[in-house]
Amino acid sequence: MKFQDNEKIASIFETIADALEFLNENAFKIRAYRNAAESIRNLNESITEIYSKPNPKKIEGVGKDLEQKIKEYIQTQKVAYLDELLEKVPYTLFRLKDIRGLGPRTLYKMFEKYRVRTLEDIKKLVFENDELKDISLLEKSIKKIREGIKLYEEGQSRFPLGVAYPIAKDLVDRVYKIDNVKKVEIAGSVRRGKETVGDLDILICTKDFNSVSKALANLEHKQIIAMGDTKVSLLLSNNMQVDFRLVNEDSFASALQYFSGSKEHNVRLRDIAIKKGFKLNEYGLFEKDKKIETKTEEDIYNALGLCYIKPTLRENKGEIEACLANKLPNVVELGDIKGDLHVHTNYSDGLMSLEEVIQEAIKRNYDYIAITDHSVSSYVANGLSVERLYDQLNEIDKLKDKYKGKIHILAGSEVDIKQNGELDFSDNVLKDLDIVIASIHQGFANSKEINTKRIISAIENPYVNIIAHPSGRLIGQRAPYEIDIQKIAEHAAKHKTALEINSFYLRLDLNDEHARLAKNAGAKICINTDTHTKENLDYMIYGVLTAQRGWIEKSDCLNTLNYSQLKQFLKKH
DNA sequence: GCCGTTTTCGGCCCGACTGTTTTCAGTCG
Repeated sequence: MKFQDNEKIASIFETIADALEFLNENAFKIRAYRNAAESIRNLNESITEIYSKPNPKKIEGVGKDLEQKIKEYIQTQKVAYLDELLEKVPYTLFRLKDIRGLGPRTLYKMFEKYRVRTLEDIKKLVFENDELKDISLLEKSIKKIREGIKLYEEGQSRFPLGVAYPIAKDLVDRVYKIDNVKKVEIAGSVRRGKETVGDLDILICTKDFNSVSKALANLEHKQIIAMGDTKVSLLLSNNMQVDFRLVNEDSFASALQYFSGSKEHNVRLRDIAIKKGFKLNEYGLFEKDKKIETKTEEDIYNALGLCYIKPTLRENKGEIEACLANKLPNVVELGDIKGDLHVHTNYSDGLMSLEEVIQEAIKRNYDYIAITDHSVSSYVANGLSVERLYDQLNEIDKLKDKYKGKIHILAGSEVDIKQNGELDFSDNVLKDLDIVIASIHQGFANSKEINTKRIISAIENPYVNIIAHPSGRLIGQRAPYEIDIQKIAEHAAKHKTALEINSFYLRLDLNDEHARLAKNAGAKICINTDTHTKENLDYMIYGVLTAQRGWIEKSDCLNTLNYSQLKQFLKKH
């Protein structure tokens, strides 16, 4: 649940923190503002309501001073301190911090000395001068900033998981071929399964740092960003940065934990370590100066009095509290998935024939597969007319016989939800199908109320089993259409209609947060690939990672059921 | 600016790399 005033105050505190950073204020003061922002954002009730009570409860990280500022905002809708800071730091500078190699200190010096305010100002300054002695920028720094600006303008700051993951895996294979490399692991946000990632972190276990780092610098790259004893950073040809970290065997577990993040999770962990009299860093867990042996990440968590927390859960979104209360979810794994319930064939816009799809599903050891081509309104996707649908049903009937004992085949359809909320096929047709998916492919611009209503009417249809890609977003390409996900999840739970986590890496829809919300509302989740090509079938992993991030357990999922349980669920009544 | 089961003052997570420095500041994760 999002609260607008919480969001607003959190963002004011963050802006104050940014401004203080420019002004080179005490780093801990800056952190205090950020901590407070984070904690307000994570509240489960409206902050206005909290402070409207006579004895408001304590909010973590909010002391006397910040409490005063919150009250000021509630009364006047503004915080004077922020306005004061914005007099000193022009707002246009804030975004420019994203330029690699250009931090708040340098930016502010540029502003003080040269009055730069915009990207254009900075470009003029650094491309027309080879050095700026009065702000301690000589040739090399200027060059770095120029390169940072180029990257910034190309806008390649984050990559979809589905792009980053295969590159990371390929690099791991290459690094394994280097002499003296003992172990290689992907760390960072790729390991945590985040939907987009800024760079790759790859951890390497070796005894010979020198020869390995030289070999890393010989991997294909566009530019070497950094090269030290324990770290080599390369810029790949697609502008993706990869950081290789070298560690020896003793430190491998703690380094893997450390470099997997998230930063917020690690801060919490180190805090727990300190309270227990330990020190935790990438080299190990220490008691005074004595190193405690930790062979695995699990050893580290256990030594801190915690159970093992999977990387996908490490976001400081309640996982540590859940762990302490013995309530950590046992999240769904790829191996739990028994079938794919959203697949297209060349009857509509897929590239595989019916039989190819079935054979590929058998190769993946699935118990069942659903054929769900588009319905008639999806012109661009070559949607099936009623006649063509029944032709397909006939062919599927024959294949059900042919593959009996090998795989269960479900005949279905991905039916469009039309502008008025009606479905593309009548109930008379839908009743002949084994499974029905409903989804929106048109009318994205409708209001939140209308789209929510359209989806709810589909949920209530007695033949609809799954709502596919509920928000319609395409990461980096198309914003989600507006829906009330809470309301949708509540209706889905009530009417035994599952909500999909679409595994296609530009969709991942439901996203992690929405999936968690849907689960909490009691809705069933179905992780599907929406396959159009053979390769798409392997994207299931991205959906599973997203589900894990949403705390989805095996028992929350539709397609972890065996075939007879699944059939039972699909009957709806 | 926050916080306290060793503290109401003195900590706050921690370290690597680079560049311009010869002891450190800035950036990054």
